[in-house]
Amino acid sequence: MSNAPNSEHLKAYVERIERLEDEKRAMAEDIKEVYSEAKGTGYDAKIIRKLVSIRRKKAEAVREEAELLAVYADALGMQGTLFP
Amino acid sequence: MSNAPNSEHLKAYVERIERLEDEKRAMAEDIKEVYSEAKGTGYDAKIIRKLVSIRRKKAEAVREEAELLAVYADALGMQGTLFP
Amino acid sequence: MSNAPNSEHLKAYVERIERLEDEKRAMAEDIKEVYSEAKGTGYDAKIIRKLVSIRRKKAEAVREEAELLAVYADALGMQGTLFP
Amino acid sequence: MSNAPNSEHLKAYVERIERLEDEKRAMAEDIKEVYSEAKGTGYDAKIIRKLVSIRRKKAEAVREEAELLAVYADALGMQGTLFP
DNA sequence: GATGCGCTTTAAATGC
DNA sequence: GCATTTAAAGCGCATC
Repeated sequence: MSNAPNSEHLKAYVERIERLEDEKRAMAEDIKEVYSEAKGTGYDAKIIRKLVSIRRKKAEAVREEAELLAVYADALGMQGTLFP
Repeated sequence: MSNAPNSEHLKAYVERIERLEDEKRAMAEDIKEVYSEAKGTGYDAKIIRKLVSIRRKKAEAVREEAELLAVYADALGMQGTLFP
Repeated sequence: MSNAPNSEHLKAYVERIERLEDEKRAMAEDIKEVYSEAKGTGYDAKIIRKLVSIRRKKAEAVREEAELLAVYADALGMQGTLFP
Repeated sequence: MSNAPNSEHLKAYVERIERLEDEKRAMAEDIKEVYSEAKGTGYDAKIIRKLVSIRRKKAEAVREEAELLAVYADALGMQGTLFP
């Protein structure tokens, strides 16, 4: 029995990653299909893409704001050292 | 009833895409976790990355070879019509 | 005199790009210095980083919204073809 | 007068960083334009990219060699103190 | 004060 | 030709 670099453990990791990558690719394909379908029913994919992008950026900004608050909360515990 | 840009249909498409993108992101995170876990058990993430990459390229080559065979097969099937 | 691939024209392009890349790198260094300076006066770089990120994302969302409006404006010219 | 997180000092830092990031982005755009221009006059952008990359790596190698020499020089200067 | 580590950023490649 | 995706680099951080 071997613990060589190409051992069973390594193989298992590689295969787990490959399965996950397959699923990720499948998701990407599904997304493309939705764009195609939307296009097929008369929508402009470009517009949908922009809408999705805008909404994502807004959501990210909101999420980061919440994180920022958490950081501030931490900072309150060390008041006087964080801000001059 | 409206066909305005923010119609229900459009909203439905946008939300379907957002759900799929969330799942896609989740897959990407899972992949990162597997790399971390592998690293935690002593493997070099960079090496696993290369392994995965090589295997993917080989698999692609095999798939393309199969496609090529399919093209040949088609061509052979056509022979009967080309040369009766 | 030669028009070989390594001609004067090509060299000129390469050098222009290199100069611009140098300036880009200089900007990146300046940014780092500002973070250092802020840190030196007692601010938490992490917080500033988040603030900058949040503001950038908001600004991007606003900019894309404006672009979206422009796309809609275009679409009005082809009303009936864009939305089903 | 306040030392609150959104103080004037903090705002000043954030704005300085944002200005610098704008300039950095502008540089990146300029670089893209040069590639486009080069392409427009018949050059392959991919090749120029490679050229630039190779030259950058060579320049880095030369710089590191110089650093190495400096280390050697220091070491030689120390010899007098190490072996009187 | 040096080393490793994760994260962000940047460069390169690919696909539509 | 553009936009996404992936690979690589650089950086700060945290630890010893």
